[in-house]
Amino acid sequence: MIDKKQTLKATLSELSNFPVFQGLKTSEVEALCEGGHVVVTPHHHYLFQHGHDAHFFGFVLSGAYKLLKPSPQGEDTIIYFSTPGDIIGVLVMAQPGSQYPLSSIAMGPSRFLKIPRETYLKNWVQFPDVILKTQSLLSSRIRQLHNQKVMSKANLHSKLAFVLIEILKKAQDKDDLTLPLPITRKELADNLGTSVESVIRIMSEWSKEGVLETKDQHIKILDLKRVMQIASS
Amino acid sequence: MIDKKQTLKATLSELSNFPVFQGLKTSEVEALCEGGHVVVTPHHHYLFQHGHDAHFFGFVLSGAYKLLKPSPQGEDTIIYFSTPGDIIGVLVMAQPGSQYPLSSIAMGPSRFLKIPRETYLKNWVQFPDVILKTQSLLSSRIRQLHNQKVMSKANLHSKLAFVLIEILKKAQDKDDLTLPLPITRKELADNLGTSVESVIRIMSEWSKEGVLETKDQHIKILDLKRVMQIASS
DNA sequence: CGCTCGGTTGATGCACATCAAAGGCTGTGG
DNA sequence: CCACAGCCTTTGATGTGCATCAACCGAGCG
Repeated sequence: MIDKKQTLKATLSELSNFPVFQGLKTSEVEALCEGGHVVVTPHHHYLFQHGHDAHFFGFVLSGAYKLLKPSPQGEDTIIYFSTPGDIIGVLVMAQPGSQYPLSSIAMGPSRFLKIPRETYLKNWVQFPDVILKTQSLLSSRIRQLHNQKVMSKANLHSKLAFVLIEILKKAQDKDDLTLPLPITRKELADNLGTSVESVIRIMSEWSKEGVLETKDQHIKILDLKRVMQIASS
Repeated sequence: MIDKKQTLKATLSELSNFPVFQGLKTSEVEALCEGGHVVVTPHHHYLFQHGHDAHFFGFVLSGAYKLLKPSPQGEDTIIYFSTPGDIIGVLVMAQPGSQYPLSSIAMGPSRFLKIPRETYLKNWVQFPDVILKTQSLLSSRIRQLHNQKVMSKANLHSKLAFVLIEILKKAQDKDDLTLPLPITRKELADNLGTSVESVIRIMSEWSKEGVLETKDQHIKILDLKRVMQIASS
């Protein structure tokens, strides 16, 4: 991992767009990011690892990270794809002296604002409004997990269509139907708990039918209505 | 639903055992429960319903509730089994004017302490310590969802063994290996996203082998080591 | 007494995992 | 600069875990 310290000021403008910080003064945002600095992680590099002591949390600034948890059999399951604006690691800040429950790996070169745990315990708790907004973020993460659990009875076609939509929803630009991160079929399989081959079979079927296209690990939805219909059938 | 108002004092002793309230003065606990009252829900009755306005959250005092979410196909998926000490509905308190994302149904006669939303927004946010403990509770809920997601590649035997252990962990009495709630095979199936028949087949197999026994919807683990071994194989 | 609800068992079929083999593309080191 | 390893993708052949359908039993209950 490459540690490239920047002045926080440079990133303040990025931060002010994030929902958690809406309506706060610059001085308040600075307090909430006290001791923070930006790190750049190249493709495939770890941001933090499952089981290591949780010293920091923070925001995804650009790029993307996959959050994964090793299964007892050694295979990794991808729990979540985090994109710019997402907070990572807050859950674990509340508990004293605990370890990260997940690992975090960059999908393509990515930037992350690391904020030390002490800042959370000292400053974040002082802003009821920020706490509530943070809980809203957590709440939507939980809801996504709930939705995926509900899909567990559906067939693979529906599940796959569903995650594609979930990922697409996180895109900033609502007009572009390209998924906002480079993603392999293996990663989709690891997220769905299925095999690569099955994902490939379904997706090449869809490519032939003109439902979507893949260009250099970037998936573009061509027929959104169709995908949504498959997801809920 | 039967609304049976009790004096809060009667339940204060129950509350002081809950981890969220550890180390607080009685007056503080009273502030956190301001406007609260106890409701008794008979078997199969709703505590609240998916989609209805979220006016309250609260604590399970006795019995149990299943939290479920209707799937697009009309089938209900059970997301979580909540037992005494659990907080239900906090996630949704943070967002203004929102609806319950899940329904909650009593499994056997149960008691619940309803606390109005205003109390959360007004009083809870004032106690940084309580906020952190609440987040710890949420965090363990999220972790359970993560663990289940990791199990998605495992076979049904492992998954079933796993949920049995998860439920058993929530029991207060650590020496008794009986699950702390009455549960049908259908409910286990709805939680696992599988069919009743499959659950039955596996469990009667285990009964014959002396791994567990069922008496009147109460499941008792006889060979815990075996169950744990199955869960992680 | 008929009803519903929970549990059980067997027969059949399909969706998906698994195994195998092969081609393209990227980066790395001799 | 070429060879080789490793990753991503693809396609086909084969097997199986589990869903689905169907039928039946016992217990509780109005």
